[in-house]
Amino acid sequence: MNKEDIKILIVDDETDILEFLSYNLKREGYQVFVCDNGKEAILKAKEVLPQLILLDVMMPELDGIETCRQIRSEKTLSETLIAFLTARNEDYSQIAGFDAGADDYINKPIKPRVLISRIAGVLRRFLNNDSNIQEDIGGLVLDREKFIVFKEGIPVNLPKKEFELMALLMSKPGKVFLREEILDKVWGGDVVVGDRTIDVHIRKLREKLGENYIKTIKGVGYKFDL
Amino acid sequence: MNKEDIKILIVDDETDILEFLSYNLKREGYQVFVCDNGKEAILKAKEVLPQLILLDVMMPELDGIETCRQIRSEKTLSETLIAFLTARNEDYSQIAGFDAGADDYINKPIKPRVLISRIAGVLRRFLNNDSNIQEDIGGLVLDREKFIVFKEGIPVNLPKKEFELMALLMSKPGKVFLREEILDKVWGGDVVVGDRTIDVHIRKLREKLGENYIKTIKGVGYKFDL
DNA sequence: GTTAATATTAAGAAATCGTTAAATGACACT
DNA sequence: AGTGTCATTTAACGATTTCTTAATATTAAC
Repeated sequence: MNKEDIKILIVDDETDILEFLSYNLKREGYQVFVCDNGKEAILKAKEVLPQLILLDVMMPELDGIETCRQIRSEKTLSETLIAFLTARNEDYSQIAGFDAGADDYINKPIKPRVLISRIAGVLRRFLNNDSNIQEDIGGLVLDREKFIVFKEGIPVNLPKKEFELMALLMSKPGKVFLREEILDKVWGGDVVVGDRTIDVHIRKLREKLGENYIKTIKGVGYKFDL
Repeated sequence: MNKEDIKILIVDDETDILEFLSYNLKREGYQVFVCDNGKEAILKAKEVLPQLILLDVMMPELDGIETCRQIRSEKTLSETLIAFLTARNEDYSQIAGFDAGADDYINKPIKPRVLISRIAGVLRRFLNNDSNIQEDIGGLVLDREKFIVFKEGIPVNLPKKEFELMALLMSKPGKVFLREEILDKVWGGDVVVGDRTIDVHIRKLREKLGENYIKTIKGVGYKFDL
């Protein structure tokens, strides 16, 4: 992913700062969107789905913290990074900000170089966030955060249950997971579902990913293998 | 190693669960230790060096994930198995748990049977250290976890009954298993099947694995030997 | 050699899984 | 609230595998 593909939304009620940041970030090659209040920010964020939102803590009406909370509660924005802009070196805003789901905070006054490098850092975390990426097993890569499986690099979207089932099987390639175990871990020990439910999910996985990944051991369970 | 030698440390802030687990595990013959918070858990773990720690994910102060990390960083506890207890079907705790070095996780509410069998599984892994792989006997390796027998490195898939029969025979190479004993352990004491049933399964094993592994002792039983 | 036990084979029964379609549920968008 | 879409579960049936049996052949012990 290149800089040109990165969308950054800046939210601040002070026009000067907005322009200052916008100018500097655009010069770096990012796509920049701005707005001057929290409410508008949420709408705009849902619309453009930026990778990063720079959020002023102090704003009239809806402050940064609250805006952040609302953004975090949006499913479509669950992956968006949020960095706070704090007026001073306020501990309180830092703490409250992290609680609200912030990924970083940047102190004003903002020096361009610091800003750029900081944003690069935040985005780096986002881009090679390989804590969520498992190794390639037989051409399959599982991205737990995005609920996507890549089959030879091609993304395959899976609904929740299917993904969780696949994730379970892939967590130990070769290991046979007993039906009981699958029910316990994917559906939860207390949920009661029919026996065919697992099969149907297995079938959908085989349909979407190919027939050769999941093997049946009759009377025992399933396993993910070469 | 016997059950009486196995030490299990249970860590949960809820007294009910602590007692419930403790009772069930003690009844199984394990040595049980308990504590109700993460900090104490780490100290206790260092002191008693349990083989297994059952760790609640959600705890005040130091949560399970963090406790797990700290335990994992202790050299004296590097081989200790850690199983998480998760309140719901929380994906996050599962994933984060495995990242933190968990060996298994068990969903609440916990059913005694599930718990016992799961713990047995976890401990089996511990006892035959290399997952479930038994030593190589005359070119045969039996992997319980993968439900496969390797013959000179080549995987041979066996159906359930055949596999279980083979596993039994291989559990004590050289030992003669009486037909009665085989029926009891593979088919279950209450199941009634004809005498020829065993023979047929033996035959299939010999067919798939070779004639030289299973020896017949007429009038007595069978044994796995070279 | 006789006999009792096991080996072998094929065929039927039983268990389990696969597949499909349709019902139900969840959820977002009007 | 109403609608539409997608995810999930269920139910029914078919397909397949696994297990057991039964009948016959072979083996090993005496």
